Amino acid sequence: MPLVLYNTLTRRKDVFEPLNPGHVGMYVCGPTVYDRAHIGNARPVIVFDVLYRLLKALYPSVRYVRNITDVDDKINARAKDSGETIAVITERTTRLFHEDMAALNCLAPDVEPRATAHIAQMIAMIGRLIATGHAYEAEGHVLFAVGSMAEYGAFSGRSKDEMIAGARVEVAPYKNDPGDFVLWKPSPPELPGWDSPWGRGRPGWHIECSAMSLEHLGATFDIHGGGQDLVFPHHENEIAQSTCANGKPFARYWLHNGWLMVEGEKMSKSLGNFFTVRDLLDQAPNETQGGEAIRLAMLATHYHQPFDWTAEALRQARTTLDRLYTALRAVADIDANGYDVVPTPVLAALEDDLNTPLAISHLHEQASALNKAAHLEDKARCKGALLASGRLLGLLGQSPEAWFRGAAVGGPSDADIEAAIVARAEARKARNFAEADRIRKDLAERGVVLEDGAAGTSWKRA
RNA sequence: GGCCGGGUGGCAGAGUGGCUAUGCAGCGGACUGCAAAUCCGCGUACGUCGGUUCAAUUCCGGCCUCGGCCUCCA
Repeated sequence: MPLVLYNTLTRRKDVFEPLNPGHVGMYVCGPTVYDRAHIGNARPVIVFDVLYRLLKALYPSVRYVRNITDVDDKINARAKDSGETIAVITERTTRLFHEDMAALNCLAPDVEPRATAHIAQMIAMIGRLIATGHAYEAEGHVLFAVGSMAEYGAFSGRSKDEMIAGARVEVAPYKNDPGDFVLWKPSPPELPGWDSPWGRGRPGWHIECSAMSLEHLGATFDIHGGGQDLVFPHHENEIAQSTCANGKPFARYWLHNGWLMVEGEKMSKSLGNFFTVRDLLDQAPNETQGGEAIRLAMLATHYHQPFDWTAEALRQARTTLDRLYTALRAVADIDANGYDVVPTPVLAALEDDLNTPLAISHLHEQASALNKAAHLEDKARCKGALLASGRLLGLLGQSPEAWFRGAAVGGPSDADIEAAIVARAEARKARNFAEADRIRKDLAERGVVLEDGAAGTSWKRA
């Protein structure tokens, strides 16, 4: 069945057809590197990682571009406050961003352009906008003239009157129209700046994505993604800049993930409900569980819906993974090579506008089928299906033993646990159940759960 | 105020014009020395008021209500 995506441009689900058959181009707005990624930053990365995996499964060639914004007033402010240089801040933050996203099992994009490496392209694009009458220079600034574009506002569904009426900030005196936005602004000597036809300055926020998508994907490309909050003004302005500068249509399918809440409230530092990805990874019972649990929790809600991040949601994600890895652990010694086929229902769910919750429900059904499978062939088939489904979602990629045992975080060592299990087995053999239960209880209190099975006792850190 | 998206069983969360996911929690049973895990079974939900229909949780309209955006924000 065809891939269908909810397209903000048309406000309905559209059948996806790449511009060039067999080749897909996707651009997603990446981070501004001034601070560690919080869980809100993680959502689009995870969502579009699943889309990337799906596209790779469906098309022979996919080019995924996600930018790094490394010139921005927030970065400048951070440098001023901390005394560190801008380069130190952006390089470190970029590295930590990569680490955090890798921990969430997100694949690296094919191209990760940095804004500061594309200043020349931005200047060229601004020049074209001035030449075609879509931008003007005023007091060292270059501004996009929204009045020069009849369709401005159509994407985000607002009229110019509304935008003017809604303008909350004081309108800069050099603007011809209150809705005009900055393409280039002057930089004083102490701030990052580049020489340009309009003097030493730095780019506005929106122009970088227009310049970098053009450079790496061309004027017209398939998919542009980002958070819902970027629809206006960021994406509206990107469309204005790119279509006016290039004279061609811009992105064809626009996808936006919903906002993230925390325990029912908007996440903010002042409310004290602000979590970085690292905070949550550190809270996991072992170092192998955190990232995958966060990822599953995020995917358990459809990307278009608001997502309420709660401790309970994370706990449930971990329980779900316990269940799935339990099923896989029971067949750890069964070879599933040749059976790694994604079952149709899973593929169909994802092809229907990335319905990850439905896909996950199929994972559960596959785990049940695996638990019930009686014959070797059945087990291999079910295991292969579950693993292939998981891989498409970026889940279930580690060995069950790694999931359950992880690395000791303060608790008893693997050797201590094994020794206790031997001692308990002897007590059980001697029918000294009081002692056996005492050992089990003792381990439980130290975070280790024992499970007696037909093949002996297994354990996990929980 | 304008625009947009929601309100589903104890909880999370899909979906559908009639056959009413999935998981967690709960209850009963099997298995187990006891547990855990697993398996079997149980609980019949769709904000509200109208309309369309043989039939609506699903379509349409009003109302109530929650959330987001409206040039910092993923």
